[in-house]
Amino acid sequence: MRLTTKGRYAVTAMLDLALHKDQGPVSLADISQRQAISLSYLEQLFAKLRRGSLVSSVRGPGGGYELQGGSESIFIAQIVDAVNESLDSTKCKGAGDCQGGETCLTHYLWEDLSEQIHTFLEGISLADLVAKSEVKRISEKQDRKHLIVSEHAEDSRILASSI
Amino acid sequence: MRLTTKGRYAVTAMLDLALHKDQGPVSLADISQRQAISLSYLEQLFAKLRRGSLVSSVRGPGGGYELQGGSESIFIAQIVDAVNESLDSTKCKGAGDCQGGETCLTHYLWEDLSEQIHTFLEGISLADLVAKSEVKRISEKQDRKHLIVSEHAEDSRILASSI
DNA sequence: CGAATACCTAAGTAAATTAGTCAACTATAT
DNA sequence: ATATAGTTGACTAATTTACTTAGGTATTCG
Repeated sequence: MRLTTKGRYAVTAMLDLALHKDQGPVSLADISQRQAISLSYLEQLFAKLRRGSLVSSVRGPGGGYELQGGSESIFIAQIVDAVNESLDSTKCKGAGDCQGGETCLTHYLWEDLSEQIHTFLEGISLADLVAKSEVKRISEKQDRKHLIVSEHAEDSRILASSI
Repeated sequence: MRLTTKGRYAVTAMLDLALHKDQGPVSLADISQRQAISLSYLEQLFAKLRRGSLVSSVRGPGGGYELQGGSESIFIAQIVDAVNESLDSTKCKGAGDCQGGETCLTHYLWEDLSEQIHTFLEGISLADLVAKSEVKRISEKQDRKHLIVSEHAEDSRILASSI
């Protein structure tokens, strides 16, 4: 599990898609403008997102990208994984460095920590974040009528508690 | 909050320190060998860790680094922060791009997510991980007598449940 | 056709990592 | 005391990897 700007951009872009899903396909040019991400970079990110079956594309004028499956079934962990596609992760694969020594122990501990964060992000869907943005928008208007708490955040106590 | 290999190296090294704290100061050369991290890189990382008051140094023969304060009071988040020293984090500081538009919204959402992970890692101390490694070592020996659950993991349900 | 768009490949820039040098400090041996 | 060796501390440079930008080709719609 790696958490870099690349993943942030991917999540941001996917969130933009989720926020505009009622407008049909969303062009990368639109996302580029709204989210201040270069078009070229978006293209590269979406190539990976498409390979990961998270989005589908429509070519030609009026085309763009759409979420594949609802925003409730797309989780942050999937997005981050799709653009990072880390195949190595643990250093000790074939090398003779790591024959059950302490190196493997610390590697294991980090991997485990990483896995826990992964589990955490597996519990948060795009829909959760959209709902949260609704809460924020409403609270900013001082018109706090609906307090939306997504049912998909159930296994994520931290998110729920911060809403 | 950024989670990269740099942070992993730092945590790994600090863990090594924690695992050998009864031997007096630990030299970077030892850590370099055990954890397969280049000595130069360790020096750079420990310069930051020292600046962050997470370790103290002893020069001369037999010298090395020691944890400053017990492993119970050093948390993963501190280590990652010390070596990353991310000052920018949000893109929209002075630029006119981000006047309350959607850009700021998605930035906000990511920052919030990031903050939650930070909170999570603030709840995990080096001692927690060491305890966990004890559990693993014991379970590997199929001699599971002591099941150590650190009291410092209390606010981290995920870690506790995975032990 | 021509414009809007996805899709692809390469090049450039920034950051992480490794490598190396030299100085300062301190325990130990001489 | 003095030398010697192990060690941190503070740099600079080279290399590798991650990120960003640039330019092109293919597809679809009006």
